[in-house]
Amino acid sequence: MAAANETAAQRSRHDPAGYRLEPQIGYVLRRAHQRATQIFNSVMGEFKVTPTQFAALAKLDDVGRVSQNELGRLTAMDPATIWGVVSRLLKQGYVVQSTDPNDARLVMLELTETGREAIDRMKAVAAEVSRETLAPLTEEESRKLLDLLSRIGS
Amino acid sequence: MAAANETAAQRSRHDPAGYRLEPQIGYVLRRAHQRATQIFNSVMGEFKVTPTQFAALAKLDDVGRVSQNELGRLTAMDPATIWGVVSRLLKQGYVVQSTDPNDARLVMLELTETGREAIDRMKAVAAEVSRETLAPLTEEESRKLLDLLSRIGS
DNA sequence: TATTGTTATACTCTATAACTATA
DNA sequence: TATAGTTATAGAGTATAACAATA
Repeated sequence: MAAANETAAQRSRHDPAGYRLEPQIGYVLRRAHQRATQIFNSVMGEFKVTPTQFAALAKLDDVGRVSQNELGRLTAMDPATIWGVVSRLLKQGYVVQSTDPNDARLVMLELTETGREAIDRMKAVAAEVSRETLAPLTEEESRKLLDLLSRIGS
Repeated sequence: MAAANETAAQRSRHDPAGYRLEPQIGYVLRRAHQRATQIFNSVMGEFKVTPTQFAALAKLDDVGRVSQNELGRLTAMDPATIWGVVSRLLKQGYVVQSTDPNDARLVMLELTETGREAIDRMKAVAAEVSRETLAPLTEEESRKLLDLLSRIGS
């Protein structure tokens, strides 16, 4: 058993008592996020979109015409990330770009008719992703988890 | 206000009542994981390792000599992911490969002396990452969150 | 001048699939 | 056949830098 006066270096090898990976919040978050992504892919597979692409489409459907960086802020993606996501949505024909007459820096985005049809069909089944991800928990536990997560999320 | 007989397509545009992104578990998980990663990088920045590289080093420190895919299973990474992580750890000189005399398919991994020194120093501050990530919560809430997350994580 | 938006590049992580080698 | 490892491809996320436009 661990003596009180052994050093960290002595204790760490083959004795994880000093630091265990499994109960760390970052590790558990990565695993939970992994499983949520897997469920998203299995439920939404037919639509050929990723979770972030779906988030961008859903938000664009809610707010209508919006600039690229503003869409990123609304979906928790930095400018570089939203740029990559939007360029793939453009390639799929779900989104079109235009300019803002009042501010030449802005790239304004809107859903195409194809994009509107697609996000309608996606939203109809998207709730199933959350339901399946939270299946191991009771409803009250699920609410508690969402509350705690939103309090540690940026 | 929303009439009971309007269709999903009519309701979805500019009226997010039918499906909101923000309270979905996958979205909240992504944001929480984002913040945990940012805190990891700010606390562990001096060591020039990523969260998954740290996980692999910490586990390797605990279990000693182990095959590459087994290390992946122990740290929740699939073969392609652990392959990329290990190849970067090899480049940094933290890990060495060897063969298994009983099974020529296996690539066995071990920490180098440099790797052992590095992971010792990392473990000494790694707890600060979890502390800071969970700072918005009480201790009891933190325990509850870890419990709920581990139950929905693969 | 300082800030904002966009684009570009580089690196890492994740997942799937195809492939080789071994058991 | 089943498993282990490797490789290719694609998307996502992050960081950084460069540049244009705006305040």
